[in-house]
Amino acid sequence: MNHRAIARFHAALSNEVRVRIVALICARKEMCVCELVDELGLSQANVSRHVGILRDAGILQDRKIGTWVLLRVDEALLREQFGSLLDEIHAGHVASVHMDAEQRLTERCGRALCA
Amino acid sequence: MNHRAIARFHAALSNEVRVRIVALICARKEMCVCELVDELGLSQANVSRHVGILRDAGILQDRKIGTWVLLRVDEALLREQFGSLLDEIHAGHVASVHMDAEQRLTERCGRALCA
DNA sequence: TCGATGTATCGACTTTAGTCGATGTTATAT
DNA sequence: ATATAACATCGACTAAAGTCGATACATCGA
Repeated sequence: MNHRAIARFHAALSNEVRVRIVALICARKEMCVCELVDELGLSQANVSRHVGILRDAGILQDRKIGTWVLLRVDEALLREQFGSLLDEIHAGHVASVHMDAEQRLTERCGRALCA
Repeated sequence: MNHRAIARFHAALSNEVRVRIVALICARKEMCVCELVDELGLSQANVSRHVGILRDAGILQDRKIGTWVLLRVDEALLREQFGSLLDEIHAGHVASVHMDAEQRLTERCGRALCA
C-alpha cells in the first residue's frame, strides 16, 4: 500500500455518513441499502453512492438476495487493513535517517543554534 | 469518540500529502516545516496548512527550538487511536439488533421472500 | 408481459478541500 | 533597532466531494 492508497482508504472513512453506515452494518451484521436510507434519512441516490465508495475501498462486502443487496463488514479484514496502514507509515525506520533533528538543522543553516 | 470525530480523524489522513508528511516524520523522528517544504516541493503556506490539520487531529506533536517548530509523531498514541476507532465502530453489538437480515427484510415487506 | 421494488447512475447544483502568493507574527542574530 | 528566517494566516482561486431529483437497470410477483 503506497501513500496514495493509504489516503484513499482513510478517505473512505473520512465522512460521517459513511462511518455511520459502517457502524450500523457492524451492529446489524447485514443490512440492505433501503434500510440504510430509512435509518439515515438521506436520499437513496446518496446512500447508494456512499455504499459504493465503501465497497470500492474494500470495507463493505455484499451478496444479492432477490432485489436486495445485503451489505456486511468483514471485521477481521478491517482490523488487518488498519494494522497494515500503521506498518506502512512506520516503515523506513532505518538508522541512517535518524540523525538528530537539531544537528541536521544546524548543518542546514551552516551555523550553530544559539537558543 | 463519536462518528463525527472518527470521520475527522480519518479525514486528517485522507490526503496523500499528509500521509507523506506523517511517514517522513516517522522516518526522521523529528522534522521542521521548512524541511518538509524542501522534501515535498510544495509552498510553505500549503505545508503549514497540512501540518496544522495533522496537529489538530492529534497526530502530530511539536516543540519549538528557536524559530523552528520540530514536529514528531507519537506512534504509540497513533496505534491507540487506531485501536479505539475500531472499538468504537464495533461497539453496539448487542444481541437484540442481530435479527437475521433476511427475516427482518421479509417482515419489512410483509411477505415471504421467494428467491 | 407488466407493474412494483430495490439499486445504480446521470446531470446539475452546493459545499468543502486544496493550492498559492502576499502579508503578518515571532524569535534570533548582527 | 533592524534584518533575517521560520512559521502561521489571509484572500482569492481551482478542484473535488456531497447532495438531490430524475431516470435507467435488474429482479421478482402476478
